[in-house]
Amino acid sequence: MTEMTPPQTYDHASIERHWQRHWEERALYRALDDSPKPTYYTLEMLPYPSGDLHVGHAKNYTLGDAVARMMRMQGYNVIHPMGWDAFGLPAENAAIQRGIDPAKWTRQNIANMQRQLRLLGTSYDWSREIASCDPEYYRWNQWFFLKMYERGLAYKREAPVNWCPKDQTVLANEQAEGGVCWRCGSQVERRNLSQWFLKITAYADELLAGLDDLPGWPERIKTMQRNWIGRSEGVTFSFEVERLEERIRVFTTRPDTTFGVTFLAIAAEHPLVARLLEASKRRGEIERFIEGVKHKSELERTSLMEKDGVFTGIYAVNPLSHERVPIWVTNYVLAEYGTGAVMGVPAHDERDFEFARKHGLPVIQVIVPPGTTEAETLREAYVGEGRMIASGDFTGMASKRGLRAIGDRLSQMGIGERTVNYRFRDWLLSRQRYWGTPIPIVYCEEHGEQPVPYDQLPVVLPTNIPITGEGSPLARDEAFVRTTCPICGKLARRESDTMDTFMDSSWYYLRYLDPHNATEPFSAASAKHWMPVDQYIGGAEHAVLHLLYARFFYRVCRDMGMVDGSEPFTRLFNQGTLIYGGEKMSKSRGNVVGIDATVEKHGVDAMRLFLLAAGPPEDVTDWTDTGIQGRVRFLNRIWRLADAAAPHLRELPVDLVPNAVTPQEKALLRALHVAFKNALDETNSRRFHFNTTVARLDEVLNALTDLSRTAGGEENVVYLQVLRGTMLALAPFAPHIAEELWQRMGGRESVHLQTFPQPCTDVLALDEVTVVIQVNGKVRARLQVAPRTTEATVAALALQEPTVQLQINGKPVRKRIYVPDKLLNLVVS
RNA sequence: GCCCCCGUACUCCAACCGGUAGAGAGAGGCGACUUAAAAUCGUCGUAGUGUGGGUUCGAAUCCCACCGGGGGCACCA
Repeated sequence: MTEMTPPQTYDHASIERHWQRHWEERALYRALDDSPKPTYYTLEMLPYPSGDLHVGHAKNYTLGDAVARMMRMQGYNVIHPMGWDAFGLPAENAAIQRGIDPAKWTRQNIANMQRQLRLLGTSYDWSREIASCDPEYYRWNQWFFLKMYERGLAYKREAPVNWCPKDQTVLANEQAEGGVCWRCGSQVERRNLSQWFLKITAYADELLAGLDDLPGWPERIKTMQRNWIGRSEGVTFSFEVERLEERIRVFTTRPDTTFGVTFLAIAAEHPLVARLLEASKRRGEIERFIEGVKHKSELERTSLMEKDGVFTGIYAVNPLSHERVPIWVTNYVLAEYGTGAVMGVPAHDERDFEFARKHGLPVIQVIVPPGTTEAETLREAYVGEGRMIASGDFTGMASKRGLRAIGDRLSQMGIGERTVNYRFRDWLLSRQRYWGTPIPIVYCEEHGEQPVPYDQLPVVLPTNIPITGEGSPLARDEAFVRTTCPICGKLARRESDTMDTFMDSSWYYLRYLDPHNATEPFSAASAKHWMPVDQYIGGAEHAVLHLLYARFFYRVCRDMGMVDGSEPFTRLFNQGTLIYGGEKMSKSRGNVVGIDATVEKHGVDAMRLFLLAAGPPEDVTDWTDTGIQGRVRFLNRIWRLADAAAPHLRELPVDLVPNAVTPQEKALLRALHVAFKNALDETNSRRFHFNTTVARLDEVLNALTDLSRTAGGEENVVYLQVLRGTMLALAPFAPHIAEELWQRMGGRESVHLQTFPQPCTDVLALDEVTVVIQVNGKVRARLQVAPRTTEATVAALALQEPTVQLQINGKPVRKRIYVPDKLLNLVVS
């Protein structure tokens, strides 16, 4: 694409460089721990240092920076920190593929991204910067892990996972799509491995209920968390297995359908399967089925596969109806949820219906829809409420009541109880990866699993060890693994798994508050002073990952007495992505517009303004090459006017209040105050639609341009003071040019240390308003009247209008609707 | 399949509580300046708000249905 770039009226490159250095030297954006001002904590999500920023990233940081600057200019002691989510797979992959040391690769990327963030003119307090791969950071991951271990919140157990036999490592579900390892293409297995977990489910109810206390969060994020937690209430009870001294426990949310059970379905991994196999005559068939099921990943098993199963030849007994029901091993019952076994009620459950139809199992209807009495042949499962039939003592009861009554009966019989189940599982923390936080546990032959004593932290991740991509580099590193038992001092082995990197991002916002603390992760006093985060800004992709983990972690901190309150993030703002050429901007799509080239060409102020002006920040916005030129043009125009007027402004007292006299002067002054009001409203409502603020600034500039051409333009006090005020309004959004011009106008302190002006109601007030006159809802005339003119006066004036008279045509006015300063509607028959 | 959000001018978007559909930008047309072009300055806006119904004095805005786009959930018993 050929493009014409408007020549620069001002030297953006040297101005931007100059002020960035100046602000840095003056520590202008340092958050003070002992300031009497009210605090405001605004934060963008911890970025992964992937190497190069593009303008899509800049959209996020520009918004966050505008918020920080607006709040600072409103008198808040703003903390606006930045750091690095520096552990993780890409660094390790760089090592495997290109032989680069992960630490070096990461440090280089951090250096470059930090440079780029500075280039954006962001107002971070860099003295609080953290990097999670720094031992002084991750030692506190280990510290938290040990604290959780003490509290029983960190535990090791065997769990089924995706395992790649070639790479010798666990894979997350999304890295094993289609049952194939994303790196080597091997078929992954489901394997039971001993893994470390954090007991997030201990907080399940609280994490769910707490969402109701977050009015500042987008509804869709809360919905996603609710879905993910997946709380469900029901009853767990037992079926006796015939001929065996065994019971099968099932969980159901619909105990009212218990009389409709025609089979029991158990997961292939159910602990009782082994026992059933022994007793079964169909052993070979069952084993073959289970083998087939086990090779499928969870993804395939949950969404893609047809329901299937095999009859064990063994029966159980329905404790209420005493009917014999066949026990089937199936592929659709999840071992990890509830009890790993369900009662099959084809008549009232869609999945059971499908299964029963395929395998010719009977369908017994025990609930009829309201208004009907007879069972009929069901074409599909009836899952609604209704009246109970064929249900022993419960027949005739409303199913809703029956649900409680049967629950009560089962518990009276001593075979069941009400239970709550959650869809989400404990957080699997272990990773068989090198580039992460070592889990601080050692294994002693005599004393088993032992936590590393606190005074031996951090367990340092060794550097300069071979990383081949096969197996765990740490497990192979004898110097790391060989250690001594904290109890007996004999030879012991270290845990060689590292922690999921979501551990790092679960509490980083607390470390910013006290980043150099060498004795604890952060002081209680610093948390009390700054927390919670007032405004959190980031994409929606972390809805159920980071945002859920962090809420869990914060509650653990609360229970350890380290923080007050339960929620770390009061308000959450999800910004939308940036697209270019119809697609999301990303390296893999090859449609990246880089920061460096854009800033060099157009200047960062123009880029910031464009990103804000392009549309509401929560929407997807389009990057256009012509759009940014419009912002360059805008800044050039401002520059020309302000630079020419600067000598006059230096003579003009800053606090001189302009006194408008001509309508043109009033309009200009009003335009400026409308812009002030808009910027404040958009900030303080947390709507952040600064696209409208930029439009208001455009209007100010247009009005300035008008006046600059009239006689004595540059001597005009209103004109001059509006120019000065424009710099204040521009400062949060285009900080460099605003500072430069502010200084040229004689500003002594930084423009960013000024108070954002309050709009003046007198200036905002209009001398005249337009009242629309409607007849039967159609606009027939417009009247210019003084504000707050009474209905009677407006009506009298309206009736004198010829067009109005024509429409009324002598008919009586049945109804008059008057909206002061806006509209008068005359209704005639 | 279920749930949520969004459809406004050639394009991106404004209109926040139901009250004049247009603030702003981009692109484009015309004009001025220029030997010419760029830049600059001036100037130009009929789209009735995806479609069809409804409520109302009045609907982009509220309700219903449908169409299109985006997102979430989808064997969790």
